[in-house]
Amino acid sequence: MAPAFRERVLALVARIPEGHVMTYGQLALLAGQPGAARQVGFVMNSLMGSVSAGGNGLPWHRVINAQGRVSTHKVGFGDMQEGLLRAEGVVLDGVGRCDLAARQWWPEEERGAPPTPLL
DNA sequence: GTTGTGACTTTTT
DNA sequence: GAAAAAGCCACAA
Repeated sequence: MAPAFRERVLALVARIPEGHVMTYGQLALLAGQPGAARQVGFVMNSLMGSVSAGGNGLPWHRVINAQGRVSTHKVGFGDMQEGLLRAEGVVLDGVGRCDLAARQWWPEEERGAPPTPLL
C-alpha cells in the first residue's frame, strides 16, 4: 500500500541535496498526485505544527514554486527560507527568485528517462 | 460524513 | 511582464 501523501512528499524533500531545490508541482507529481501542488504546500504547513515548528531537519526551505520563487513570504517564513537557501549556495535575486533551471533537482529514482537538465 | 481552506499550476487576457 | 480565473487534491475541524 502506498504511504501517505505527506510521507511521500517529506521523503522526497528529505532527499533534496544541498544547493538544489524542488517545485511543489514536481513533488506532487513524484508523490503520485499530479496537480496536487497545493497539497504539498499544505502538508508542509501542517508539518510545521506537527513536528517542532522549525524544520525537524527537513530541508523544507528547498521547496519553492514553479516560478522559482519562494512562496513562504505570505506565511512568514520567506525571510528565513531565503537565508537558508543562500547559506547553501543558492543564489536569490532581489525578488526572492532563483535560477530554477540550474537548481531544480530530480531524484535518481526517477532519473530513468528524465528531463534532468544538468548541473 | 460534510465543509472549508490552502507555502500551487497553468492558460489566457 | 503582470493580473485574473479555473482546476486540482489532501488535511483539519
